[in-house]
Amino acid sequence: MSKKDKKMVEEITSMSEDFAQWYTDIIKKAQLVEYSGVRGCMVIQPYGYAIWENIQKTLDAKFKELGHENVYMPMFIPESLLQREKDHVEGFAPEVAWVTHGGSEELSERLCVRPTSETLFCEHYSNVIHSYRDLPKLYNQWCSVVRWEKTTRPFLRTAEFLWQEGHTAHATEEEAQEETIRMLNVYADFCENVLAIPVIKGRKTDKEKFAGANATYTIESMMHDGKALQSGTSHNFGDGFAKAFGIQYTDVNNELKYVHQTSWGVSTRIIGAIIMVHGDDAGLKLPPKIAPVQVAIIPVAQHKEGVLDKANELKERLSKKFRVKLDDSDKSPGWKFSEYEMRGVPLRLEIGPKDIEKNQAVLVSRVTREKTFVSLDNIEEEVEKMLENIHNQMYDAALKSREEKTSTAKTYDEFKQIVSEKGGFIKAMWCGDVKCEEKIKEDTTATSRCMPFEQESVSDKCVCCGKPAKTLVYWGKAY
RNA sequence: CGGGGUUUAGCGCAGUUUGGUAGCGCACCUGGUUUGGGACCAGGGGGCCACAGGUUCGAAUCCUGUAACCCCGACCA
Repeated sequence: MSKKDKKMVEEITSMSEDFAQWYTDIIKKAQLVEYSGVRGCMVIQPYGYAIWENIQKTLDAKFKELGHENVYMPMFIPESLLQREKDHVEGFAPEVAWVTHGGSEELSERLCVRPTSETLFCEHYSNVIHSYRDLPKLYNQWCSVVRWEKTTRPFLRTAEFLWQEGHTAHATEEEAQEETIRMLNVYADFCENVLAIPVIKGRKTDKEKFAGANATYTIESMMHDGKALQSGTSHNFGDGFAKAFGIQYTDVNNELKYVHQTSWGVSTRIIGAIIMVHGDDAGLKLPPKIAPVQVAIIPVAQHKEGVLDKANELKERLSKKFRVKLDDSDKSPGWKFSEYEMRGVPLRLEIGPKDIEKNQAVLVSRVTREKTFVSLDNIEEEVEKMLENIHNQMYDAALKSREEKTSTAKTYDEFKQIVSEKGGFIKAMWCGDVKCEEKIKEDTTATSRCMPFEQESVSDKCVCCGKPAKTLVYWGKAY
């Protein structure tokens, strides 16, 4: 085993040995999350929360650029309000937490802790929308929601989680559909260009769509273990909620009309995707654009005169453009190398006496682990170039990995064999009957992930029942 | 919610069979020597043995119950 391949952090279980344990090890070792005494709820530690803050910052700016405004809704929903839309309540009732008492007094009507805020936004919209001049309403909320999940895992499924939920109301069906797709594209673009995670864009089947929606769109990504993760969703509600909540406006011709609504969300679950798409046996690998620390400066022989001064000077310079951390603790340099690698810092900068003599520094990429000697004169440009490179290399590697994990099945036997032996995405045709989805799920535990926008024909028969089929579906086991 | 497992110092574990003063490694603190891929020596601190009951002269250990977490399913972002 060469030095380069040596496993640096013995405490992390290797991915091939036990993927679930690898995931848990990384989360704990990198100090993203600590378990809490509250069932199913996690403490998000500074390093993990900083990732979320960077995600927030980027998305929030994009939302605002497109005209959305942030609001805050109550965290409680009266039972009667939750009941208004039939499909919606059926979808969420099994997993809501109820507040039944205020102090020692029993409430006359119990309140649920919001599992999502459609009903609150709808009630509000019915109060504030009167005229076509009030439209569109483009609201977004950053908050936490609660879903009483049976089993939980940090980031992927917790009883309480952080997210953003956009809720918009439009005059026409066309406008609502446009918004739905626009926001799906915002998410896809964010995943690919910021998180370096390639995604499949598509539409959910009726079985998998959001409770109360006309249509649900999704971006699906592929994890290292061959399981898919829904990384963002955008829903077109049509006028279903508007009718249930009486959200009407007067149009130019003085006629009463129902609004058409959308909603869309991304949650802290996406951090799970970052971990499982990019991570390796040495630990986390963070996409440069959201890494809390982009450059870790490690002084070498820092007791020697001038080293720490130089390191501080570099920190000052680089901090003007990048998120930089200088580690001048008295741990050994080797320890620091492994530590920042494990925590996924994209770029390490080593500076020691030999470098100072030559007016240079050593830059080491988390992705390639190659050392590059660069002159201190133009180090900003070098760092920028390397961070950009790292982003691209991470994206390419993720795309390659997804392609390797994507198969095509024409027959049911083939399909079943792929699910049990290889996993990953399976492209296969579907007749459109929910019974086939149910049968596939029962036989294989794989579900339909989405009907991709980029359709192709891999066969003319449904992979399950053999009847004529025109729709290509991505299938797979999912988180 | 079903099936399996775990719970002893911050982390990883031993000790439980056969009850008798709670241990090891790492981490942490002090001092010194080190420093280009997880350094070394010496000294030191830290535990209601998950929680609640019981049995016993005496419980980490035996008996009841409860909780949290992990894994595999079912349900979901």
